[in-house]
Amino acid sequence: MASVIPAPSTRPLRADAAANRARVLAAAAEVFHEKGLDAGMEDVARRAGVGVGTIYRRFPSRADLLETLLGDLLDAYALEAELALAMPDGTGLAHFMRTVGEVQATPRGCAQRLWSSPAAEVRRAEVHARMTELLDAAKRHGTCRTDVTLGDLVGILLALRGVREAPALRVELDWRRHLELCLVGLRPTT
Amino acid sequence: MASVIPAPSTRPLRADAAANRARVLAAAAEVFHEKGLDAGMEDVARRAGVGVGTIYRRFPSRADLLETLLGDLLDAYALEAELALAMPDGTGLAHFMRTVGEVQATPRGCAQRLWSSPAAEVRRAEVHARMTELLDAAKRHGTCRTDVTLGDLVGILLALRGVREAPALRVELDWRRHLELCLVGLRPTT
DNA sequence: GCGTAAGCGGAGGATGTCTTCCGCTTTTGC
DNA sequence: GCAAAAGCGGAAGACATCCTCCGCTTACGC
Repeated sequence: MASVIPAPSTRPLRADAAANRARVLAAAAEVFHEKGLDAGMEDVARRAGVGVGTIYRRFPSRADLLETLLGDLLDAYALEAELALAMPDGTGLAHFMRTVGEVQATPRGCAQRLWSSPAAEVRRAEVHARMTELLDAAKRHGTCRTDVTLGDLVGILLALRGVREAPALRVELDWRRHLELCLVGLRPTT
Repeated sequence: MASVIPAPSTRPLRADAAANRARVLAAAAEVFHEKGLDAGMEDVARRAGVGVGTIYRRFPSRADLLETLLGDLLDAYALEAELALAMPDGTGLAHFMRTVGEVQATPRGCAQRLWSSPAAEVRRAEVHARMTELLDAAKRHGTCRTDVTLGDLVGILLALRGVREAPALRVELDWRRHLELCLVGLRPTT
């Protein structure tokens, strides 16, 4: 009975395969960011410099690929929330909101509209818990109205998506201006 | 030469055809509102109680159908802006923003994300012109900061779409709350 | 009432996208 | 170095959606 431990569920990827996997993820983020979430797998494959078969070997379906991108994004948010919690005087909340906006604006942010994915439920709850902490801290320091809810904050982040994904109109649109407008709206009315 | 006038470019539709056209438009608004703008023509036809052929006879392509919905929506906005301009003391702006929010929330609002359609350029410019008037009136009456731009207002309306179309999360989202937050942010800081 | 023009439905062709499959290539462990 | 395992590309299958077409039905003008 040399070893009862079953073989590791996922043996490490071959070096070239691991590199390709990373290139696919990066290419997918770029393509989905530029062309929208319904860009074709062929586009992603071409950008990554691989064949479509290579994508499907690593990600059983298109949905799995998107799910992975979402996971990475939520990880980034959780990390930023952690950093913001260390900031003094309740300034973390505004900092976090601005940072999330910036992340959303990068290719990584392409997964934004997948927040509802059940697979990401746990990580999403974690981010929300930390956002609540940030909110409470801001309230304690008087930099935020006391009637503001977590839903309000999530609403703002989703709103930014609406501004950013807007069709090209004749007016100048700027998600950063919209965020600042919202942040003003959160402040206590003196 | 009884008449040199060419036949009217579009002779009136037969009664049943006109009724079907209206039913198609209503059904399309509902279906696109519920399932998103990429719902199938088959869905629309079923909801309208007609065959797909009937839709294509009246609207040469899917895009034409959407364009027509957008036209109706922009007409509604233009009308609301007109009404708001008649309100006193610069209160028209907030009223207009709230009204547009309500319209967006109905099936008609499904066309929201088509604002960039070139065919609707003229009506869009008209709506924007009236929004600028509303904005100026609000600034004159001191109910709005003087640095607010038309782009800020359009941004808010697009932001509402982001909130409304949000995936079902575990937090309570409310586009009306987001709008009020923005309206607070527009007010002069006393 | 009746003839004609307009309208109707829905099967099926055209097109595009996701996914599978398999012969060939590259990496890895010895 | 070599054999076996893992990986690779891209053509072709499966499937969905848009749009066309045509025989049958309905409304309209006289």
